[in-house]
Amino acid sequence: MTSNVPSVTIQEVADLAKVSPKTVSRVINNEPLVRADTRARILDAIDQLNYRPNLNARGLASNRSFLMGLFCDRPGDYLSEFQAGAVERCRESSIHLMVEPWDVESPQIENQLDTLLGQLRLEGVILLPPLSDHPLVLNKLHEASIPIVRIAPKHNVSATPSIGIDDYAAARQLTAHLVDLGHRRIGFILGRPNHGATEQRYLGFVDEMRAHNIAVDSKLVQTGNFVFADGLICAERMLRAADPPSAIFASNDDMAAAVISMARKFGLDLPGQLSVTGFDDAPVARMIWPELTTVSQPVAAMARMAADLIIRLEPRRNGWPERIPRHLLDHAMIIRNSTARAARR
Amino acid sequence: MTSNVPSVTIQEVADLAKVSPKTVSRVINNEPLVRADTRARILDAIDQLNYRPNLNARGLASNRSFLMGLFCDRPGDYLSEFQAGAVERCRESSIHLMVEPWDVESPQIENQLDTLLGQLRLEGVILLPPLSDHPLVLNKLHEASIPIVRIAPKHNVSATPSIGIDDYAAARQLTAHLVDLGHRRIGFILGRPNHGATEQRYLGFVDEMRAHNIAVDSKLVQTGNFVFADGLICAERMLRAADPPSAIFASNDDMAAAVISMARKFGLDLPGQLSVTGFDDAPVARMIWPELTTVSQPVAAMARMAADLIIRLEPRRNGWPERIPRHLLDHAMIIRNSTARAARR
DNA sequence: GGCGGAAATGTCAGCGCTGTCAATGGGTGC
DNA sequence: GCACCCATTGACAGCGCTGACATTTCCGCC
Repeated sequence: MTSNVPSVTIQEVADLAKVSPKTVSRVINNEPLVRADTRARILDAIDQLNYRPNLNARGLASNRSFLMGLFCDRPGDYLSEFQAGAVERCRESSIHLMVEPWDVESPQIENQLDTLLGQLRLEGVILLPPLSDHPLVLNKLHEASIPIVRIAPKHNVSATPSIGIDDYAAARQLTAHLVDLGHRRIGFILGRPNHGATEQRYLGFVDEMRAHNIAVDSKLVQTGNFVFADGLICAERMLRAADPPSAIFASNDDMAAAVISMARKFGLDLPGQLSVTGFDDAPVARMIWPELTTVSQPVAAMARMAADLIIRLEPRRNGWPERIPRHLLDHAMIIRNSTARAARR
Repeated sequence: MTSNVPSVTIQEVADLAKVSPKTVSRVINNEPLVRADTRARILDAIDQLNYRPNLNARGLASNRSFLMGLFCDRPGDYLSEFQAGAVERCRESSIHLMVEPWDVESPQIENQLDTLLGQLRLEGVILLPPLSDHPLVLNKLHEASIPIVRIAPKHNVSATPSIGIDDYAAARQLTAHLVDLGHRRIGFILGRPNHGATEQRYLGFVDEMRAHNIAVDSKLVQTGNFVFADGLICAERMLRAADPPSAIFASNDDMAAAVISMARKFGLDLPGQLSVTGFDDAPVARMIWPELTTVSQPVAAMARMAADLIIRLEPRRNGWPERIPRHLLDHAMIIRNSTARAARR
């Protein structure tokens, strides 16, 4: 009952192709030393029998798992998209993707990690922020010598490959856009403190402001943790201020949506009395009115690339080179109608 | 280099605990016939050595995989939440969750499924709509005798367990809410045709309307496929009509958001001139203004339950009983401010 | 004390594949 | 024709665990 579909084994393929199982194995694993006609004969047999190598057996014999990990903290909206991209690339190499949410705050994380890593040897792990900078996780994976690719980590250069957009440049661009529209008093809502992007986006904002000789009022810099609810609070504080901003730069779209929502409660005319920018181009950016001016990230491409880096590492197995700069993918500033020329005052 | 952390084997544990590997195996697998003190000694040894059984070896020997599948079509927003719930439950039983997106439309799906199922024996699979009703997928899984749990399938009773809320009842409730507010001319936006929920929600709407002797104008019934962009189109058509509705029931929140967005473009006062209801209580429901009146689903609970049903099936292995009614979880109608009393006309 | 039977533990093969190393075969150069 | 070499293939053990079955231990009872 356990398996009413007796699965085809490598032996049967070998018999049919009149070779030894080992040679079939060579073909499966794309090893070079097989004559072309032998290979063809074997592929034929595989096809005829509809043979699929058993991953457990392969894994046991070769100490692999054919599983790639995708570690994230809170599964949020872009996870799905990222995941889809990664799965796509993994499938091309018959690797399966295992998504593992870890709670950064939880004390159990160490034990859970030990369990996972002890149980099977992941081919590699993609780390989403803020896990990209989680010392414990990084350590454990390093100890187990499991290749990793980090998405949007804090530092631009590190011993492990990382992928991201140029958050700093994008933030400057977005800020410049606001300044161009005549805004001088601009509020800023920070993301979660432990995200690399939080820092970069803020730095970009500050530097661009400075470049235009505009002061950044510390009362107009609030922390929203990338969360809608917190965004509401930040927005309220800013709008209630004696000298409220004419524009608010929120570090992601959820918080930008919150700003807009709160602005409505204040009865403001949007974007006339308040310009708002988001970041990420999440689905919500186009679902609210006015639609958000924001920065779009090539999420699927990042995912594919991350998976690809891990898969392509396989052949050399001797680890990554020493210091690798982040793979920078292109972002795009998308101007919609949440930003407009500043009102004369 | 492949593994610089030589892993502890069952043999080492056995040696330390002065028993045979088989007995250790019994403890790992929670088999009953082990004396309490022996078990304790073994658990101790496991702890001391920090032993983690190798999944490949376990799987190979017992023809298992310790992997549960979560199959979905387009990874959408509630996938993340669902996934988190399922992973949580799986972890409790040292099962790992593998999320596999399948493109319902793709002709490759058959081959990809064969590959996956041929490679490893999944412990079970959770099917998200519209995969819950995909004949090919259902068939393949049945042939491979892999237990499945379907989320929100079309029919309420079937040979395999399924989980969902009472979409029909919820839709009636939501419709009644609109009628109570004095709405008579109500538009309806359907979801994707192949979703069970699409049908149920519409039926609930129709029946409740009928119960109040209110006609359903077929011009006010449009198909939006659960997608924001399509929702815009549907909304536009309805609002442009000679005799536009005073309320629109959208089958999910994304489409409801689209209705609101379009209503704004028409310069309507919301909710004064148009009431809108969504469905699902997606994050967007509270991110737009007015906030959506909608129905919330216990997504995480459904996920946990799905995983649980599969895991708990294990012991008896002899398949599911014959005909199983859907496990109905409670929904909740959430009244926010996208719905209001109909304007006098 | 001895016996029967159930409970507890052990033995051993083998799951399906790959790593290691050995064997085979065909071509080259002298 | 022969020695030699390299490209190709095969033999075989064993990865770490569990299933089936064998054996031992324990306990109650006559």
